[in-house]
Amino acid sequence: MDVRSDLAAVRQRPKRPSPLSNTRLADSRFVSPEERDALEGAVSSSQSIGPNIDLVREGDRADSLFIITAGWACRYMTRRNGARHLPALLLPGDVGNLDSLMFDRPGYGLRTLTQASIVTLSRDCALALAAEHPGIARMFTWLALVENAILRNWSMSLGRRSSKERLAHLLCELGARLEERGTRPCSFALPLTQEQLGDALGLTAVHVNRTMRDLRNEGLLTLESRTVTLLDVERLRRTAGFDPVYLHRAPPAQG
Amino acid sequence: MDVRSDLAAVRQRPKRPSPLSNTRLADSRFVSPEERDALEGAVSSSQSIGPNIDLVREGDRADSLFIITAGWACRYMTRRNGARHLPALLLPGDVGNLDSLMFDRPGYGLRTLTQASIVTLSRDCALALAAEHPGIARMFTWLALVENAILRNWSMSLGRRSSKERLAHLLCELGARLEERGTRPCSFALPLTQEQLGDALGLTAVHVNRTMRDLRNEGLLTLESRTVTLLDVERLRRTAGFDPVYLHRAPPAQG
DNA sequence: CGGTTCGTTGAGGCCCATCAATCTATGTGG
DNA sequence: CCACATAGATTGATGGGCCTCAACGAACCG
Repeated sequence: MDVRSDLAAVRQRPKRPSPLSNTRLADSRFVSPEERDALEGAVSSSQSIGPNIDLVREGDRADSLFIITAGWACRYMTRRNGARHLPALLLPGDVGNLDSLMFDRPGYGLRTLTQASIVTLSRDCALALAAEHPGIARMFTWLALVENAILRNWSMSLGRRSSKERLAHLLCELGARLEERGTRPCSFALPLTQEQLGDALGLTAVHVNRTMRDLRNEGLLTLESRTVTLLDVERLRRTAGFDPVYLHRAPPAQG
Repeated sequence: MDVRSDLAAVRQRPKRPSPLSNTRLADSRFVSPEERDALEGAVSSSQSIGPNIDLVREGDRADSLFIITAGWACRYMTRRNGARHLPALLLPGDVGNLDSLMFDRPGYGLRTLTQASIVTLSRDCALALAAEHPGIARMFTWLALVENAILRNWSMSLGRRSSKERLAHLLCELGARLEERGTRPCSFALPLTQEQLGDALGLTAVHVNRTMRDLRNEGLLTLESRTVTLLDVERLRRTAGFDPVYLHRAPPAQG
């Protein structure tokens, strides 16, 4: 049924390819076809951006939502002593700074990790759409609560998991979030330096390196030219204590 | 202006004292007086519960929101090896399981820490109210995003702060969240065992004890019969790297 | 070819965990 | 009133997981 609304949207605006396809905004089961069209009409056109570019600098104001339609990005926070922390990794389809829906300043920086494609939606537009369309309002709440669930599991990792479990858990999560319907989350590009992985996991780059080597030596994964291959997803999930329920994804289609 | 709507609500329902006063639901600047009345009419009557009682057991379904009108509660998660983690502390006015607004299972347990008063709001009711009243929908999104901001700062603590900074940061946050308008956040009851503090901070109870002693010895706080007194809030905030902006509280009234 | 970024490995040290014992406060039953 | 049990706070001794510092290798690029 999602496919049907997809086709309808494409038919109605043949001039601009619908930029929100496969996006967490339009994917949601809560937005009706008309609501989706309203969203499509409100977002900017797609825009390509290089890697390591700040979409929002830490501490700055942001008056628009940045929706990442291709490529990876991250949120980052910096301490006064220079230590950095990544509270979120954004994958294709994610909203980079959902907090800007309500706050002048998101409280973190937003930066691309790879070449990326972005569409923007101004806060005023988004709030107006949410006020008019209950399904859109509900979709924003849904997105915020899913982010919440992911953050909660990251905090569980940081507080109570060993470095090996933490890294394994992150890789399981990324695999599951990248998973296309019907495919196994077994191999994907991981465009993060070990330092960035460390900033997400609360570890140093050196220790990420050693931990990754341990996982390789245990036959759980291989890593070549920034592509991870999970050799035994079940065993990796067991060692990580990973249960994908918290991601609240649609179950992959059978067959 | 909030005071005015408050009075109006009281006048309109003299029989039941408005249970949502000073609650994150009704406090929000987004809900109109009528919307607030709609909320007041939808929640259950207040209910008193003892300490250490599960409102939602870990892994269970929950079909209602539990709003904590008095007392403290916590969310908890348990690993298969028995390690526990507290991803949130709930103070008077907070929604204990906001995630139940969208998910069958919140993904954590919810338990009282002290004697507490609770009102409940069924998910179906909450969703219906949100669909009908844009201000209520916006308020839920706002609440989810504030929770998000708090979680993000906890993950920053867990990932990149020392035990002393972590504990100091938590105490600063609790003080700020408890702060009544116009009072300084300098002294409050802390109804947590050191083990529970450790589960929130990613530390052991023993290390919480030593860290607390260090803070005492530095003249930053005193602690007697479960009441902390922050002796030098400014210095404590500096050592913690605490900036209350992320809590998105109304600034305390001047004078 | 030199420069830069990132990955890899080793040596040593510190922060916090672990194990264990003692102490206090509180409550309970005789 | 006291003997006893229990939960929580406190302190010491010891060990380990991860950090720090350092060096080197590999890949990429102007």
